[in-house]
Amino acid sequence: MNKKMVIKTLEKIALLLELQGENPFKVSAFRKAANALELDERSLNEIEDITALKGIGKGTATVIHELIETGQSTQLKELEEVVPKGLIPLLKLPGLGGKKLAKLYSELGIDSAESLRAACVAQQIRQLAGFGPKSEEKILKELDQLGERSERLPIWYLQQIVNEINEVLRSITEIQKFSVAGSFRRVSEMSKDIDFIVATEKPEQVKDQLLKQLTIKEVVAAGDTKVSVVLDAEDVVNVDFRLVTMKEYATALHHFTGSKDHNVRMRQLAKEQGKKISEYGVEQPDGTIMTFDTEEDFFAHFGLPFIPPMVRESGKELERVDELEGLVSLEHIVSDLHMHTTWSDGAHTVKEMGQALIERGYTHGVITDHSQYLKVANGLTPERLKKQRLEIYDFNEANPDFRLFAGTEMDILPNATLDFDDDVLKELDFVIASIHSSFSQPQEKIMERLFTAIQNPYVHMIAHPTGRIIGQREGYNPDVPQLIQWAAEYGKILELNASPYRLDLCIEHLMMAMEYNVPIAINTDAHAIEQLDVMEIGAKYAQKAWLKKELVVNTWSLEQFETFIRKNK
DNA sequence: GCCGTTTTCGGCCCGACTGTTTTCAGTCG
Repeated sequence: MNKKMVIKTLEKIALLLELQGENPFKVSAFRKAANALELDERSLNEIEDITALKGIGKGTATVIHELIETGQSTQLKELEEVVPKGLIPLLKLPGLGGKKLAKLYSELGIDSAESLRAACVAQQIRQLAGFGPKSEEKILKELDQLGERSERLPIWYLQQIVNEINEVLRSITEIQKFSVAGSFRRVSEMSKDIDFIVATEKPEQVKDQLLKQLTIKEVVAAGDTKVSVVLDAEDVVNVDFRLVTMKEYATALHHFTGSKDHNVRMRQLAKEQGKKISEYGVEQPDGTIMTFDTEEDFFAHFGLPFIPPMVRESGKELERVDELEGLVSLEHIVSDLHMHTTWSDGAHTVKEMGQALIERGYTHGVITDHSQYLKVANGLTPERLKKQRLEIYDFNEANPDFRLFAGTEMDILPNATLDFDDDVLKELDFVIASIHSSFSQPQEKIMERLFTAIQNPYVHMIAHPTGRIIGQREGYNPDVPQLIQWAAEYGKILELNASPYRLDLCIEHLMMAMEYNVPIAINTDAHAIEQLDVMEIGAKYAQKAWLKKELVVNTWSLEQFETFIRKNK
């Protein structure tokens, strides 16, 4: 029995205990134990004393040991015997938790969506204490929607929704300040809802305006401090607005940015200092509530530097604050090494893209249009590539304080050869190799293709190494750890593609690349000027992976970059 | 169920909202 399965079993036990209406702390103890295992980097064999892990005690250790030895859990078996399977999906219904479901089961024998619906229709539920006619109505409505709503939505979709909401919030004059919070602010790949913190002296008016201006499918809650709605968009999405005063803004923003584990850790720390954190401020030992102008001040109050939202995850970031200063951030970025122009499938000319890079304060950049194989994208032949280079030279002459390099995003072909000969490649300043075709080949073949590119002396970088689109397609499933080892061995750059559709490599692989000291380039892959701005998302995502500045190629000076790209020539 | 150098018992993050209640339980984040 491997660690993943042990974790799953512990979570399953928690779920079933919840459905028994068990003490919530007992339930969360099992979840915490699962979490402790997950956070520990060692395998089960490597952990000598499992109870030494915080959150694992006698009870959960017994379960874990039994699982390791027999592959089964007596406790799980017993629970499965008494808790009907059909109750598990019902936990997803908003408004129904373990206690209520336990009651519905014990009092009315409800053990499935069908029997729940029947009991609602027969008006049996309103007879139970704690339930009423509205409960029946709500359950019926939620039952109809069960399975319709997607659990989590990808960052690229939510970004559009956030932009639209930002517009609405900007238009409401009673709002003094606002910000998105929650996992979206932490730059999670997927989020299940969007949170906003809104500072205002007139919550009533703001509430009315929000309900009026947003395209709402359903109002979930509308109180004095919280407005929760389901937006009517292509994919429906839950949005919560927290209405607070300016004084409370910083602590509220911190609180609702989370993560949950980060907040738990912060609260523990506060407690050690005799203080108490809530979304409205920090209660001091003498009972007074202290508020802060900024999140920086809030952290400083606890003797901590500002912890960026992106790294507020497990709570362990509180022990790693020394490393924060060395992390890459948008201010360090001086170049963008992957973009397209009208020569292939981009919307703007070489000159326009170059100018846009200058306006972003960069010192250099690379034009990397598609290669000839990609006909749908008007990929460049060697002849057109040569012509394009002249345009790039012209641009450099006109802009002596900036440097535009001539590059390509060359396809790695399905037969594991490259789209350009070495003669063509050696004329270029910077060569990106990437896969845009035959995603479904066996992993072996995909790796053969990648290896061809890796060992070519003129290739500098592999772009979007897995080809994934977040929440939509898996990509071509390369053996990334192997690719990382090759990159280290052959001195190649791997890309963090900053497009919110891709964010490729992912966090886990970025961390692995860092262990091998593989240089990472955060690139926008822009097909239009506006898309150069996704660099911000890329830089934030890199922070989430704790990526160090030195390892990020776009932070290198023009001289450093030139030295690197010339070394094989 | 887990945890502890003020604790081996009594907390466990804590507050808002809803729907059920006449003061609160359950759910949620």
